[in-house]
Amino acid sequence: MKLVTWNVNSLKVRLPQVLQWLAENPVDVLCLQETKLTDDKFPVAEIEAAGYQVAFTGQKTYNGVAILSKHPMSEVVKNNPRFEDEQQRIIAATIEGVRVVCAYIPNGQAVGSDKYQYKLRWLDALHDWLADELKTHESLALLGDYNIAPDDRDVHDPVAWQGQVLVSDLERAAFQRLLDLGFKDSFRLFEQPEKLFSWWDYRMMAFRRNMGLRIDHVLLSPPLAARCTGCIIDKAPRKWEQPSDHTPVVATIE
DNA sequence: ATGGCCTCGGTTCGAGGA
Repeated sequence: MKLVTWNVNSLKVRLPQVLQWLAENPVDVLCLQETKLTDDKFPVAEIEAAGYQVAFTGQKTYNGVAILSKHPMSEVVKNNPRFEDEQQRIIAATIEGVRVVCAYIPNGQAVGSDKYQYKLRWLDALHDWLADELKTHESLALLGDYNIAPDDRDVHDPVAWQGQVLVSDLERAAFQRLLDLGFKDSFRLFEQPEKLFSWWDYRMMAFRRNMGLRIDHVLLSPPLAARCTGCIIDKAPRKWEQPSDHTPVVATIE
């Protein structure tokens, strides 16, 4: 079973790339973030024609998440029931016995800003909700754009980024608190190339210069981590015409 | 040199992303 997360930065713009990638990579579950589409504009027919069922929750301009699945989905939940939030950033479904949570964690903008405080509150609430979910779903996968680079290895230039949003101590502590629930960062279960990232700024020719961050993650609860046989970052779509600034992260469960 | 690019809404610029 292949579980994937991909921040597509507008599904309206990126739908052809999503369909192309799925044609080349027939995965079981694809979690999308930043669809930026209201539900009435979601391309259900195109995705179903590609052989996927879909659950989604969106809004105008910003945010929006979706789960594409080859298999039936049940217990679909939109948003964190423990966190009042206008922004559409979470959708969850149970697929083949796996509780799949697709999350677009807030960016935080700048350390100390209102948006940063919102990010930290949001992460606290996520932690508390997942602690509950794990009681009833021991096989739980948390996929998404975390907007956190957990370690200096996940940053192209740790000195330049030190203390900045996406790498600050409080954000990393919040990531660690998720790991403390028992989750494993599937990427780090395996030997990986150095300087492999999941996001590169559109500016500064950052992709060509590999000035990136690893901020998109697949976290697995213990029973799933035990079944995980690989995790790769697929840089290929970042080289396509008009790419998303993020690229897919693929975890394989045996 | 602290910018650079991309997307959106809605108009030709500002906000937000990371």
